[in-house]
Amino acid sequence: MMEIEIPLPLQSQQDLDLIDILWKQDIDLGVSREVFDYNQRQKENELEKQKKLEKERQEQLQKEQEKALYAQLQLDEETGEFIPVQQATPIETTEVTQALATSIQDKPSAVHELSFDECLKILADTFQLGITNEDSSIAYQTLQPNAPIETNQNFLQSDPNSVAAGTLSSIPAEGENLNEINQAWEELLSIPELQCLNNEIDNMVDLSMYPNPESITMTESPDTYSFLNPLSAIAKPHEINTSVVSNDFVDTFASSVPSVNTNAPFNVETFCDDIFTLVDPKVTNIVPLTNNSGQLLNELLNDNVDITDLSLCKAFNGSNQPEFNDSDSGVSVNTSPCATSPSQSIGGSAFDEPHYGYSDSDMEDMDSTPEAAQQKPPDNFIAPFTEDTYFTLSPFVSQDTDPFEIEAYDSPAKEIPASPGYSKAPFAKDKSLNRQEARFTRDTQRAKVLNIPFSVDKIVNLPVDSFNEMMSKYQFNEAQLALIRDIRRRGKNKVAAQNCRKRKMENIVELETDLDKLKYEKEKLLSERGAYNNSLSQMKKKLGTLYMEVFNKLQDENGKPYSPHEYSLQQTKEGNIFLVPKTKKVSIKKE
DNA sequence: ACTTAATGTCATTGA
DNA sequence: GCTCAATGACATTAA
Repeated sequence: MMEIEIPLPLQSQQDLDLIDILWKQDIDLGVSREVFDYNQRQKENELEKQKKLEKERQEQLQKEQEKALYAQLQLDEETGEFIPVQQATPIETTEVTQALATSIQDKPSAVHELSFDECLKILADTFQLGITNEDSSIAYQTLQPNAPIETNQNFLQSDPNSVAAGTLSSIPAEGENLNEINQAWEELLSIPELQCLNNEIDNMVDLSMYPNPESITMTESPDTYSFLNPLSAIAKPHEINTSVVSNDFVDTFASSVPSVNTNAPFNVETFCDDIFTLVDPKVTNIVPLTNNSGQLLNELLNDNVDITDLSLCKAFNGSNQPEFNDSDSGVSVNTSPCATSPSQSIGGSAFDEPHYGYSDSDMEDMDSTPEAAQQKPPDNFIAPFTEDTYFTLSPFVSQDTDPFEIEAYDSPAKEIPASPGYSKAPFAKDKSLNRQEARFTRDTQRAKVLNIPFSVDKIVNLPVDSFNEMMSKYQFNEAQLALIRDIRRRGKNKVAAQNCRKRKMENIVELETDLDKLKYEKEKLLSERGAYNNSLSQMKKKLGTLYMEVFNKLQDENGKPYSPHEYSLQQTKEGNIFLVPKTKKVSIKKE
């Protein structure tokens, strides 16, 4: 037997015995002995209490921080969004810079103990400085009256020290102060309220990682990212003033921030917006982009920028949303099920579709004979679109437009919007209809790929004779025939399936109706049976009373009544009634 | 992540 | 033997 490790005074011997018994019972269930240890449980309880307290403290802290954040925002009643409160009187920049400089100079040791408010103030002051180039240069000179103005064009490609001298050292700080400022910035960025800023800076780092050949040399130096530090952003405009605008993205970033963010005190949201004006193709034209940077931005826009991430700072609202116009194919790829995401619809030519539906037998044929896919109609092809009134020219389509585009717009007019620039949102509300359209469009596109001169509608719905007649007018290769066959089969089967399901549903409804009827019938019969049983029992009762009445009136030769235990009245088929002794009856039966 | 309904598609069967 | 409709089974998609 194991000894219990808890102090005996706390528990009586009876308790211990009980615990032992219980524990033995629970051993199979994997319960350890500690479960019964009172001290252990007490410790656990204390731990839980401590955890709870800590959680509450954290929640309270979070609430306070949220309050502080909301205090800087005001609710836009129209949009329901929180927008930053515009400060009516911008702080005098020289005063701010002086305050900043003195705060750093006077209290170098206090840099690590910045309160949140101080951090906010420094931030606001900092970005106030970056309002205009002039201001920034003033600020620069205010901050560093004796420092030579950095005019090195290759400041980004220079060594880290020179970068620091040109950017970070805009504050009268030599090595020590520089480190302290960097640490202060780290602290600033670690504040929850500023995480958005931090994230965006991270994003900018990602953006700057793009393989712009010219920027590669720059990005190799880790310190060159220091331009992301708003302090260095202050210095940038100054350098732009000294005609250092290079062709790389970094410069466009730095120059665009002050150009957009005019006279507005810094806040996180506008900062995000400013950043995204770089990404927004509609806004980039305000930035002196070169071909190179434009190309870079296009790459960013088309391939790798995660819009959902960017939307965090509401930079990508409706007006800023990139447009995903149809390609020149004109075929509404948007209706394809593959085009549900904008990224997939980019470059949405039917041939670009990554998993374009070639899974059918005809598509296997196409694989084996790729020329079949692009095959022109045979020589004896009558111009397929002269006879077939199906392909009437749409007013939207030019004469040289592929007839299948016309089909796409014209023929199933009920299914595909008749707009060549079909910019309907890919997430349409009428989902079921949209899906039908998509399915229909798939066969339509397959038919287009194989240059089949009939509409899917005709292939499916023409009667056999007309269909055969129509087919006899053209010569088709194997793949085309297979596709036409498949389209017709699928189309027919689709209708058949729809009819089948309709019938099935009707059958189900009919059966349910029958079931209801039968249930009603059953209820009715049950109630009838109950009524009959009732009347039967009543008649039995009456018969019993009548029987007794008659039996009681019978008397033997001595005038004594017969005992009902010894005799009974029985009736023959003829209707005669006899008094039969019960014992005799039994004996007769036995015989 | 899972369920459900709607729909399309394929394979099979019988007329 | 071919066509066609009917139907079960499975896949896909969106809600």
